[in-house]
Amino acid sequence: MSTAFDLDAFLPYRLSVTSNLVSRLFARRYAEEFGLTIAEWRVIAVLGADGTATASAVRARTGMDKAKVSRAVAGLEARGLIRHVAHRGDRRLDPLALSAAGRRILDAIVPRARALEAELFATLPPGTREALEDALHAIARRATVMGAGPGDGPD
Amino acid sequence: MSTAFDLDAFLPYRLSVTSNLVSRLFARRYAEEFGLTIAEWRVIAVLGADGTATASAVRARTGMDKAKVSRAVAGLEARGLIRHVAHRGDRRLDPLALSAAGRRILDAIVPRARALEAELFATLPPGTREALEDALHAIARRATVMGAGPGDGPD
DNA sequence: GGAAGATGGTTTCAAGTGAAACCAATGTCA
DNA sequence: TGACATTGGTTTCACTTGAAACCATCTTCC
Repeated sequence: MSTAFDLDAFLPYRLSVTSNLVSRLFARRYAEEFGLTIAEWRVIAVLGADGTATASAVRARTGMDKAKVSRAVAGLEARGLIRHVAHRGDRRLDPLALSAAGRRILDAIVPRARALEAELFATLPPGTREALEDALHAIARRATVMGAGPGDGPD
Repeated sequence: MSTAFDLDAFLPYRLSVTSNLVSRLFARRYAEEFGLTIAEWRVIAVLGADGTATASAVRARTGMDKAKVSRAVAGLEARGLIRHVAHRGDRRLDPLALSAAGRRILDAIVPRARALEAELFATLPPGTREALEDALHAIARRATVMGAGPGDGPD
């Protein structure tokens, strides 16, 4: 006779299932309404918040893989949504910023994203959002300490 | 001037980042210690809890893709960790159960998984785990209502 | 100055993924 | 009975992914 184990109450599992569900939902909306992938939307959001950022700044901020950022940037550039900011000095760096078109897209997405998020919490007990956010931050920090770092290795 | 938008406080984003971090952490441990993928471990957990289950029962319980379950089952079978339960009647069904070796692995993993989960919450404010679990359940239900269902289409 | 190494970013490659096509067995309804 | 749809499960295919290899630039230190 084995130890009873309830997968449903196992947190890494619940976290993954819920996250995948939500990601799928949002990915579909972003794709339908704006033709953007999640990675691309993240890059736009970071550039919108920070004004200017290099690929590795985006990586540091979002935890996305190097290659993933590179591909998202290529996609956005192909559609003219970002521009390269001239940078005298270190020529390895390639600081990016939103183009006018990029900023227009950002301005269009932000309210939609907020509305979707609000809809997601509409029927839930008040305080859920805040509690969840705190818990997630704490967990993420802890997981990092425990050695989950994306790109553990060098480079 | 655009609306300020704080990606860090955007829940779908935080959820995804945290979930990926945790998944990576656990995936690494399962792989190192038991040579299992997360999908395989989930199948084992379901079979452990339910005794017997068909592939689509596993799919219904875990939300995993049809193909993913099929591949996980193939992997487990190749290693002799599950067995097919004879089923007179509907010959499309292929009920599965843990083999003796499979049960031994389950018995070995469960305490490790629990310990890892406990370690993840060790330094967090008490109540975090329960609050998080409730919130995640509620969000998952809500996302499903909003149309995030895996395998929306027929079949 | 110039090795040796670090850093930013792109590309390649093998593996994993989900959607759809597919196969086999049942169910349904005339 | 026999079309026709349904269901359980596997396989194929095109696409995505992350790790590692790579290229270019810059830094360090002799």
